[in-house]
Amino acid sequence: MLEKTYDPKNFEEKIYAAWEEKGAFKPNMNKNKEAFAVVIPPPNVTGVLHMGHALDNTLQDILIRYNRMQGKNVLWQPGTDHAGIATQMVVERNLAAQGITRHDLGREKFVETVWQWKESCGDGICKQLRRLGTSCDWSRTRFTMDEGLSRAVRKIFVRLYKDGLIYKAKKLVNWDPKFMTAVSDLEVIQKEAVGKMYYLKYPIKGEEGAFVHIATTRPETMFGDTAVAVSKDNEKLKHLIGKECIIPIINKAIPIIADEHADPTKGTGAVKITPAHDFNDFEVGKRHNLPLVNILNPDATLNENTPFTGMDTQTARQKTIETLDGLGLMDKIEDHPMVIPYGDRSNVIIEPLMTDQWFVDAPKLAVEAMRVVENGEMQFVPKSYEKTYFEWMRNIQPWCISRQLWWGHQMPIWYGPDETIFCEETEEEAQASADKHYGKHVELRRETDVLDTWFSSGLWAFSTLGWPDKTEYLDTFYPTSVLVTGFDIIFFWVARMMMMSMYAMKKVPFKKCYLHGLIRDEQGRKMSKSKGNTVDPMEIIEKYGADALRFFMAAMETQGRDINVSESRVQGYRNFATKLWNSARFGEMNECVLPKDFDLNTIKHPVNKWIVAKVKQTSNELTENLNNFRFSDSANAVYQFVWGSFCDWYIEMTKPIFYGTDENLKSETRATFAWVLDRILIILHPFMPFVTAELWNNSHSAEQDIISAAWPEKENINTADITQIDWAIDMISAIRSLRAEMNLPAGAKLTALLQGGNAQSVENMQQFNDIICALARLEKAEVYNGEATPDMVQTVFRENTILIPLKGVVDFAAERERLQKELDGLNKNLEGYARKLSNPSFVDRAPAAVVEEERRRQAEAMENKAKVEEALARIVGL
RNA sequence: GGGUGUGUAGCUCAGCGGUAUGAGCACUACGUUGACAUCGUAGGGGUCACAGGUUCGAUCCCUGUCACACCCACCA
Repeated sequence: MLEKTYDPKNFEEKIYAAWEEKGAFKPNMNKNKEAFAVVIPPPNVTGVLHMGHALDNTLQDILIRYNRMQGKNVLWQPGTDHAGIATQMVVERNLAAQGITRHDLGREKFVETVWQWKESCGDGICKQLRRLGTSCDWSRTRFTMDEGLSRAVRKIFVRLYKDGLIYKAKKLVNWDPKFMTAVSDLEVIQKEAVGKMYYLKYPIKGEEGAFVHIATTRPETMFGDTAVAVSKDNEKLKHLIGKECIIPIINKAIPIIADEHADPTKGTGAVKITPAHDFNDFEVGKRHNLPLVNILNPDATLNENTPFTGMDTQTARQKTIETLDGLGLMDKIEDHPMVIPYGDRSNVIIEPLMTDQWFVDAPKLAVEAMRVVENGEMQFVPKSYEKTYFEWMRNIQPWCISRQLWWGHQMPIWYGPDETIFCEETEEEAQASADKHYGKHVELRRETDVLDTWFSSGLWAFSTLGWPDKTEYLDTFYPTSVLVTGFDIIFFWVARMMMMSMYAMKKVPFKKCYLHGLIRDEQGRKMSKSKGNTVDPMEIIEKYGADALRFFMAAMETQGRDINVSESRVQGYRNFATKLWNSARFGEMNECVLPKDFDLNTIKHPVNKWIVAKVKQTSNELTENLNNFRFSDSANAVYQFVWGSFCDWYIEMTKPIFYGTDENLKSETRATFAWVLDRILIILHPFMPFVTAELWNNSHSAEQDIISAAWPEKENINTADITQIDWAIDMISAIRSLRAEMNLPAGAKLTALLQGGNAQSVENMQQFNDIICALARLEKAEVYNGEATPDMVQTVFRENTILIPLKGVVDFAAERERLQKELDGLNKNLEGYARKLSNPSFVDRAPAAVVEEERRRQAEAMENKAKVEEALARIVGL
């Protein structure tokens, strides 16, 4: 027996545990079945489940369960990401609370600490994903730094290196002074701010009182200047080209050169060139063979090449302008709107810095990654993201993959005594290779840098399946079917996976990539801890159940749009689960059980035929929508059906049957009810796995698990099965509406007369008499051939008129008002029809069916108008 | 500077070349037999951002304008 109230806490966790226990999430490995695979976007080990995960994983689980129910060989590959910089940051922060830095511990000990931290809370997020109902094969859980995946990383690295696609170079890179590491372009966030523009004067060498005026936003970088550039087209300043000017304070002479980088319309027209600290200037420097002067230490304090050694940039800046001012070399300072680069993790200003780093030749790898999207081997959903992808790929820069961190994959690079590089998968191989190279045994030094965390996640689609070993899983599930992730990591991850997979596997990592939006707060603002507007999915689950949260996500997911979290809406979907629960209880109370050999073709009663046709229609719709990743359409279709058709109408219509005396009809209805409810549970299961399983288990044996129940095939529907009951529904609605508008007491037993009906109406009236009376609260409903009399109220219904005789006094004022309103509506419609139909172009050029429909509507409205006018006249006559 | 997306009911959003039977929440009135008050019935509420164009017909397609959001690049 079902509990009286729906309480997800009673069963959600229990059901999940049972599934996991019996291995229900494992692929069936049936060679004859189509494979369907999804790799999870690995959550960071630093994290707890947030709403973004809840969305992402709900969508994946819907697809996984849907495909599993179709009998496919389904794998959902789970795992977590070591998230290099993010995790190191968290652990360092924890240590800082105890007054320890990572340097106090030393590298080895620190990495050990991170591992401990990973072990102790790394699983937390997987537990939370379980709570959400995600049906991953947890027995296959991988971690980007586990042994197998690390082997994959080394193998790919070595291969790329030997192919010349990984190289070391001294280049200007984005330097994060907090973590003291290089970061990639993508990890730099440009923030708008009102900064200052400083106008300085550099004396011209050998010309007393002559200056070149320079505008800069970073005056402290002047100590790294190695030239001043002026455009050769700059009439005012070109005379300076070839002369030298003096960097004040350090009194260093630098050349004034001609370069098109100096835009005469910007700043003063003369621009200081600091090749070691500005990406544009670096290019200028290359063109003119300018020396590079580095003025920064790794922590972004000024170094000994400046007079302000040890000061941070802000202090040094202040000091610089004060000193310049004292020398009379400051023109002015203006407010200046600008964008300042920040580290996405560290949130400190990023400084361009010259360092030795390792790069992946991304432009080369991008070629194949673009080709397979162009030819449709990998399709973005929504398609519009293709453009974003191509745009980025076309302008891709070498990818800086080295990080001066401690947590991550240490690069498989060893240096010989003369700095010769040996790149091998293991130390032994490197040693052997070095010994051979030098002709004797030498001491090697391993590269200390680690890899960008996205390097290993780039391999995720195949490394998790066992690569580089040849495994059954790799054979079966690669390429995977679809990747589901947020559009915000299209460059970080999707693009890198495409490049790495095409390089390593020569095949796409996934055939489709579904990109969803971001989760925002109720007002549409981005969620952030600092704003304090985050919503904890676990709290929502605690309050409303995982099914409600999941259904919310599905119902809100429309392609290409962000989702605003709305608790009232989640509550609404919890109510939906309650509604479903109670409908099942209704079935239970009326002994609705599915007979073993039940044959749908034996159903005779139109009500039962109707609901069967409707549920088939719904499952067809669902299949279509799910195949096209139309989540909200799917969720809404099943919601509308369950609440609007099954509960509101079907259950109500079965009541007169169950309370009646026709035993054959009762038994047919019981069976139909049970069959339809089963079907509902099946098609709702991907969205609400828990409540559907709990209700299913109530009437099925343990061997028949809903998780592997067969998803319905596409079915043909006899529309005639639907239209007849729709007639009754419309009739009932018309009567209810009339009653409400005339303020007829709900308890009053009334008679409804159907006037002017055709043969079909007459038949319907007879066939559905019980139902119409029960649902419209009537004593009787009959066909009527007489005239309307003043003690009747009336409403038009299709080609008929419904009359209700009132035993008491008709409230004529109310009736007149109501009829007038009805008439106004009809008149408005008629105007529209007349306008259209009197337009010859419309009649000539619109499709015949449209014109015909318009005529039909006009005719119907005219008839109805006549009836209403007649009724009005009758009242006025009184 | 380049690009993308969004402007539809009080709110959050679906939808669509042929009367917006739009959805949920909110709102109003009324609640009747036994699934459900986490409910039921009925109802109010919209010149579909603005201006042009294409079309027999535009909320939908095209162009432009305005507003908001986001992405990329850069600003001495």
